Amino acid sequence: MRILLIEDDPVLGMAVRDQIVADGHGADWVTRLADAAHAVHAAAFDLILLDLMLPDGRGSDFLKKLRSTGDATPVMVLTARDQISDRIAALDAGADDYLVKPFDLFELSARIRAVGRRYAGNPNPLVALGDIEVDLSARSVRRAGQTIALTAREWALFEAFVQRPHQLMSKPQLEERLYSFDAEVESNTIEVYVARLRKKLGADVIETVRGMGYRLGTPGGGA
Amino acid sequence: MRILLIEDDPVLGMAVRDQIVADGHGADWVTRLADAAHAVHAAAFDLILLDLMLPDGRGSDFLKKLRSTGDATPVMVLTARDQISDRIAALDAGADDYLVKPFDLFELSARIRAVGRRYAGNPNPLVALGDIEVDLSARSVRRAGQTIALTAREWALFEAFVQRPHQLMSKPQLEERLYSFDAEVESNTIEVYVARLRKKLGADVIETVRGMGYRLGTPGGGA
DNA sequence: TCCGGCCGTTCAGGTGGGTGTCAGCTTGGC
DNA sequence: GCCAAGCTGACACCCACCTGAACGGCCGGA
Repeated sequence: MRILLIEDDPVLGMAVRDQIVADGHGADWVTRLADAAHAVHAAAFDLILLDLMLPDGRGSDFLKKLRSTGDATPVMVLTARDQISDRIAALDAGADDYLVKPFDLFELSARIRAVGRRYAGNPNPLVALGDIEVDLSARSVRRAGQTIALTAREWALFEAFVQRPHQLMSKPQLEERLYSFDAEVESNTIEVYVARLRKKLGADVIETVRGMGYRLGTPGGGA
Repeated sequence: MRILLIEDDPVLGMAVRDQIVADGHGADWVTRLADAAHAVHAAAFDLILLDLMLPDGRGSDFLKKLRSTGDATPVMVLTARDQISDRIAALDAGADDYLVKPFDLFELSARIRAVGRRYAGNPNPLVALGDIEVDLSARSVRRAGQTIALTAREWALFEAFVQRPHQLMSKPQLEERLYSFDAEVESNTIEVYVARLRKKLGADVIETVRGMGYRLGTPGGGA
């Protein structure tokens, strides 16, 4: 799972992040709501851990805004023991769970696993790119209503782009993503798979930036 | 990535430096804070590994001073197990991560990769220069809302200016940055690329200081 | 066990855009 | 007005990239 941690306390934040990584998940850690907004815009997360008191605003407001955009990512709120009213506000705003500080890290792991189980059986938000629909949990892609079959490698590559829409990714980065960063690949595998994705999904799905890498394109012309 | 290692222990320093190089990154190794200050002044790093106990001062003071100049380079602190108070001081001073000695070199590699991913995948604060927006992680530049495509070399040069806004940079300095400091370039390449950037981004992005070098300008007149 | 299809990977040939170089021109200092 | 430093348009080369094809391994079915 990929988890976004929004927490301004450096000590707690680091501890939680390390625990997440130790549990085998991916962790992105930000300390301000502005950065968090950026992050959810740039990538798809499976879970968001949200502190309520942040330097640039209240977590519940962030959550409310997130829900209003139709984003259904599970959110677990981290609260201090005395912030009861805030906690209720968070639940009302659409939080899925909460954890009272100070909490045990094992407790955290257990809750995250629980979310994972719940999440696995749930319908996933569809990611839309022009006339392309992507279902990250079902691993299916449709263009103009037509479901398109992708092989394992093709999907792995495509997913890397979808998860960070505006990001430029170099070939070494993509190789590290497709092959568990030890297996050396000494050929133009990435180029070939980019070509195959373009053939299946349309030439405009992936944009080449010469000398630097690739980036998700704008199918259909829209943002 | 280019990494600055600040560590006075010769054995550990050498081991860490070799590991960094083995991981495919560039490593600069200094043993004193005075040299470190020199290094960050002279070049831009993607990551700084900082020992806290150094012969000529405390690492946390160095870090605090670095942050006060607006430098946001990720810093990973290397600490002994018992320097808890120093560790907290370092985090407060703006460290992004820490590693407790003695640490495994594989652990070090993993953390460095994590920094790379975080750096690459994270919402980077957009740098604003008048009406120009720069996203260092996405490698995108927009002027007045219009995204402008830069080639690899153009970006490399522009990035050099953006990363140190008020600094004057001589042509040899810039050449060293664009070409990995051995390849001799015997022509006016820098002048040519400065011209290309000006044509794409506007004549006022880069300012010429006759006989000395170039400096980031003040597009739009502001700041 | 053999066969056939599918997937992943590699290779070679072709192409276009980026890059570096140069020559001539402009600008600024004295 | 002279000279040095910087600017700019043009151009040829080269390499990053694209693409079609072929090879080998894996797996399921006969």
